[in-house]
Amino acid sequence: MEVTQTLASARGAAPVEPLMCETCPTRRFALCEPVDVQQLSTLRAKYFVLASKEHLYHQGMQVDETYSLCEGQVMLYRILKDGKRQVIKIALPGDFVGIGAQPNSAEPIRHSAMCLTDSAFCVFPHLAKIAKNHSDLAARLASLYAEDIALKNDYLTCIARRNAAQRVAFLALDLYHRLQLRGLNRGDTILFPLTQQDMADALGLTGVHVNRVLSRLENQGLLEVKHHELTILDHKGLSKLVNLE
Amino acid sequence: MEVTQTLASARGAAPVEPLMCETCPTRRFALCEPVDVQQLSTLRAKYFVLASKEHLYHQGMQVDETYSLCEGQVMLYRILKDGKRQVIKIALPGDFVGIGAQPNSAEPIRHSAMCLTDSAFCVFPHLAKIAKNHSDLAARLASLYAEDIALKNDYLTCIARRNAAQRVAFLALDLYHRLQLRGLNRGDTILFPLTQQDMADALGLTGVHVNRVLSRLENQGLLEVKHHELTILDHKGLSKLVNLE
DNA sequence: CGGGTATTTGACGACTGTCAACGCCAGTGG
DNA sequence: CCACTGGCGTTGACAGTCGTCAAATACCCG
Repeated sequence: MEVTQTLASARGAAPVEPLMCETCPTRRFALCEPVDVQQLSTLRAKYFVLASKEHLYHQGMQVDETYSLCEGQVMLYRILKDGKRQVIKIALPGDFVGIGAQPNSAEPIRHSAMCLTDSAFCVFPHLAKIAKNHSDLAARLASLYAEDIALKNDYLTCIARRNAAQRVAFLALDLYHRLQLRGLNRGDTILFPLTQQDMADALGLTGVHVNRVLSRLENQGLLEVKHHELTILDHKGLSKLVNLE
Repeated sequence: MEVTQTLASARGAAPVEPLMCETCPTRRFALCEPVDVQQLSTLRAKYFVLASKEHLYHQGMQVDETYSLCEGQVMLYRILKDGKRQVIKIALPGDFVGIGAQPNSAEPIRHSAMCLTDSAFCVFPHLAKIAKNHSDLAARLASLYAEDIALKNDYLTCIARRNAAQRVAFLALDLYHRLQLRGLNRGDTILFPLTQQDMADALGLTGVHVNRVLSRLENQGLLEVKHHELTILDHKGLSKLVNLE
């Protein structure tokens, strides 16, 4: 999974090709599409690493910057008044984290961000400020937002209208495809650091029920979760099961 | 509900104050916050009206522009493979409609937009293009996206983790508050053109069950739906019932 | 006035939640 | 090296919310 492409070549590459991060050791995923690299370099302030289970920020904090996830997987979630937890998003390399807050406002952020694996981040000013001062990035940011909204619509639809097995299948396929786009799959296998309770909190189910459904999917030969890895055994079968749209 | 404020005064008004639309007969809600009005005028191409039940676009179409809803209420929804319907959003005056599609791509849009009432729209180029060429608008657009994402997170959480009564209460409160922000409430009453089936499809329930739950909420004196109008009878009671976050 | 749509109500069943107990495994410390 | 411990996964019994089906009523618009 070695990346040999240079920054210069990335600038003219196909739109899907990820842009690498100049200052990150891993040199990957600052933004996932070619933009003006010169400007990016000046915007990027720091680069840092967090260990698995560590939090990037907590619900209620005021977050005045945006983070680009360069490496790892990060879970965004809320704790509700009654103690329940809702996972808002599983962020993957290239995703922005911390975009919920309004710029220039004292509004606290309404979710927490916890690393599911050791993770690496770049720090940027708030996206609204970037957009304002770097108009050539604004278009790309709009696309990122649109993608995020589209993904959220998919999850909303899935949770509202699908049964437990379909939801679990959808989560598995979504994470697989999003990692595959980034070249982070190993054949049909991906890194899958979620616990069954994490899956449940992402899908509006209980841990117990996820367990039952997951076992059934495994017995049917559709997928396999083992040692924090997920293998898609039957792409067609899973897609047919989900049957979303 | 007459609007007397002028464009000039809007420019320096409080951030929450809606910006009026110069070319629309109703002169309202081009964007909901002061921005460069000169630029907006040049960007805005047309103004048009649709009747209740008419569609702005259908799922699968290629939509190459963005619409600002000036007047009325618009339901964004998807039809799934199995025929089920999922309401993605109830758009209110000031909301952008049609932002799901990627700019410059042949990707068809993945939802339909149907007017719940007679509605008026302004037409803009794709938001990504606006952002690129009008950097002072880009920041505002980023905020609009962030708001949309935050609202979607709320609905996601509500649908995933709340029971039927709480979901219905949440929908009622959300629409009330979003209309109140725009000054479109009449005391505790708002225009509410959704059918019970619409509510069900927005909340991941069935029409039958919405009916039962809604009746119970009415019997408890929490709210009232009558003649396409919704009245919040007990704000505190409803908020306590929802208990989100 | 008439026909289609929306609402209302009841009976029944299924999917999922709740509670509880147990097993498994990895990390920890003695 | 081994016992301990806490988290996670697994399994069973049971209950409740919500979906499904069906039918009757009310309502709206032409």
